Amino acid sequence: MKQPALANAELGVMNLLWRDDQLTARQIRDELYPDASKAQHGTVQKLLQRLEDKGFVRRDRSLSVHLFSSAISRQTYVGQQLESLAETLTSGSFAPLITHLVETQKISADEIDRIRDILNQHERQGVE
Amino acid sequence: MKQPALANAELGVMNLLWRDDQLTARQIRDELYPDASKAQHGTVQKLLQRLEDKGFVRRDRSLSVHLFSSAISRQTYVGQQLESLAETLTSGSFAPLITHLVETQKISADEIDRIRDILNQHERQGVE
DNA sequence: TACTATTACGACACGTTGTCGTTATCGTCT
DNA sequence: AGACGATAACGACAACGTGTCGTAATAGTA
Repeated sequence: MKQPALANAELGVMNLLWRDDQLTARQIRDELYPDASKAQHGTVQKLLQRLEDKGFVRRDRSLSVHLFSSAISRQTYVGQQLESLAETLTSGSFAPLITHLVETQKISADEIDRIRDILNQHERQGVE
Repeated sequence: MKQPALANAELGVMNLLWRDDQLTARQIRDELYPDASKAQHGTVQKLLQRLEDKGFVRRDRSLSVHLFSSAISRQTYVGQQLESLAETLTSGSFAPLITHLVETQKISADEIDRIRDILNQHERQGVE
């Protein structure tokens, strides 16, 4: 079950759900469309429905006012996207991606330190 | 001048250009559509034209048969995509991406070593 | 029961992508 | 020069995803 990428508006919804854990469609609309011309109700419902179809959102129907929550963590989504990128562009290997980032200095020295820590810590846990 | 992402067929063309440095439309068609029903000539031309419009492909018009080459290296494109991913998902910071990759063991121990080397080497060059 | 808010469903416009057909242009062969 | 074959140029098209909205159905409430 391949997860497709998220479009802009969909990502907007997911960002809210990643932040707030559980929201009603109403709350989402209020944040996404503060001017609330009322028509957008359908828009948000449609977004949520498609997100649900794609497996990104869980819908709690037990109440008449549905509660929505993310079915996939931001971390997981990020990983999927990275994987898909590596798959498409470098036959599944990540080192080239990071190599380029480092060489073009798109990563700050600060981040490099943090990443090095991550790598070291991982090694110490014994990945074999 | 933001570079948009490449679609599938477009990526197919770019992969050839990244491999071969310079190709004619004819050569590209022969590789992309080996059955060569002849109609695809226009398809490839269209792809090349759009790729040129997007700034991914350079076209040498000096000869009547144009020569096409990539205007952007695969490395650069990879970097752009990574950057865009980081921008969209982690407010521009890369460490979270890599953290996730390491933690979910999507990166092999071998790759981790290679990445660590890259980081170390970079530091030694003095990034300040 | 009447009113309000929410859900459900379908329609629509828009942009992108991949495909193709047609016409113009260029080089070459006789 | 004339004709032929290959290429370039241009436009049209269907399919698809996305974001938007309108309308009908439904549930809860005064």
